[in-house]
Amino acid sequence: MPKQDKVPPSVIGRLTKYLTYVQILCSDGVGWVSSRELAERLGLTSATVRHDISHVNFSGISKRGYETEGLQRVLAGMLGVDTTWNMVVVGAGNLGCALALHEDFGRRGFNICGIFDNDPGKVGNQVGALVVKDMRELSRFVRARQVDIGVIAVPSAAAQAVSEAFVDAGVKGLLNLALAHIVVPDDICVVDSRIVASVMELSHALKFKANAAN
Amino acid sequence: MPKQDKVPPSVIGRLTKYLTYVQILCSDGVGWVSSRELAERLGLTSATVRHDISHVNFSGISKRGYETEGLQRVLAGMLGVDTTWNMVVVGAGNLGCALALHEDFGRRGFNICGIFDNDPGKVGNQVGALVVKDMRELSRFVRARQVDIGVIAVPSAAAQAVSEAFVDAGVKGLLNLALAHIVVPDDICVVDSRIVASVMELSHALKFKANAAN
DNA sequence: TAGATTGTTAATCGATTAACAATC
DNA sequence: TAGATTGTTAATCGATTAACAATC
Repeated sequence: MPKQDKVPPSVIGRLTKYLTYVQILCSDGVGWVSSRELAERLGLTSATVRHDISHVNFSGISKRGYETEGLQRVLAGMLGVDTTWNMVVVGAGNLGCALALHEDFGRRGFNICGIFDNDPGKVGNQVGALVVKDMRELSRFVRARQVDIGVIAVPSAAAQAVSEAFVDAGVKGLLNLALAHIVVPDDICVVDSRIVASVMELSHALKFKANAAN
Repeated sequence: MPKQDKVPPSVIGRLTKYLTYVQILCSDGVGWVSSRELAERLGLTSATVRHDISHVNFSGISKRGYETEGLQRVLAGMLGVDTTWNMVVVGAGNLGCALALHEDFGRRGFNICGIFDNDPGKVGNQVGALVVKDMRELSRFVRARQVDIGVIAVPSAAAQAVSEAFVDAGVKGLLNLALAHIVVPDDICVVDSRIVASVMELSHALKFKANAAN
């Protein structure tokens, strides 16, 4: 595999959209897609699409566009969707359990192999094929199973402590679902998916629109 | 209320972080916070913090910083967290139900007043205080209850159709949790919270790091 | 061939950061 | 007062878009 140049985060965010859409085209048997069609379907300009795809080791063909199977393969490789990653969820509340049961993950190589909580009332509960384990077992489990990604699905107040437990255990990638920002060492990757914050962004937009209308 | 100028989306995203952190300070009884402290706790520079807060109708004081109660109040107003919003979830799978049961929403003025599905096997199920309703009742319900925000918690393949159902019913703000991009009219606000896409971004980062290390 | 579409460069646009006068 | 911190301007940095030659 050739060593990739660093791709800007803004581009990576859109690559997930291209992959998702191209996978649909492939399963529909569509062989080719143009930058114009991708742009229209994903709310972008065709210049942005071509520019983004230039970061990827893949060439289109004039007049035809991009071959969907090939583009899918190279995007999947770039996004690591062609390998298996071991994930662990901390927090066996509604959201944590929902993620552990979410089929979309396993289907794409994201193997949720454990769920943990520090509430004795939850430890031992069955969640799909998993049993909720005690937080005190997290570190040993992470090392034994070579966990790559930790999911933080606890209330805001506990998020920082959970992230530190993950980091201490050697996890290099964290998905933060809590509202709170978490602080981690430089070599740890964090991606936020703060749902309540997203709803706040929506309520701002709605409020602003109502305000502008007067 | 003075008419606000448009605030860039990148700033809005950070305002949710300031609000979250300032709320903690307030409940801890801390009266003042500096741009430097906010920056350190939220992974930003102090220049960015001051610049962001300049978009908000609130002044700090030299040598002391920002008064936490006041800053909290004005941020809450800006983000619409000082009013009640009616929300409806479509998709009574694991994720949809988890959101309907999530206490963080109600606590912040986001009132989830309905959950819908088109699967007859799910219609009628109890989810907390709610009963899953049939999709065919969505439109009438949205109008009767003046629903502001629709949450799309269905598989990718159904996301576009659900967004159209929401738009037809008159919902102006959509939270999209599906992996697929949705296309909506200009006057509709969409915020994405695509968890599986976030995990792909993580797996890219981890793969890139492993690759760069060789 | 003629026309459509890519890949790439340069221009534009917006966001972040540095710097510093004002001020508490 | 002296020192710390804001608010704001200007500079830098990065991301998006327009334009067009290359090419299939």
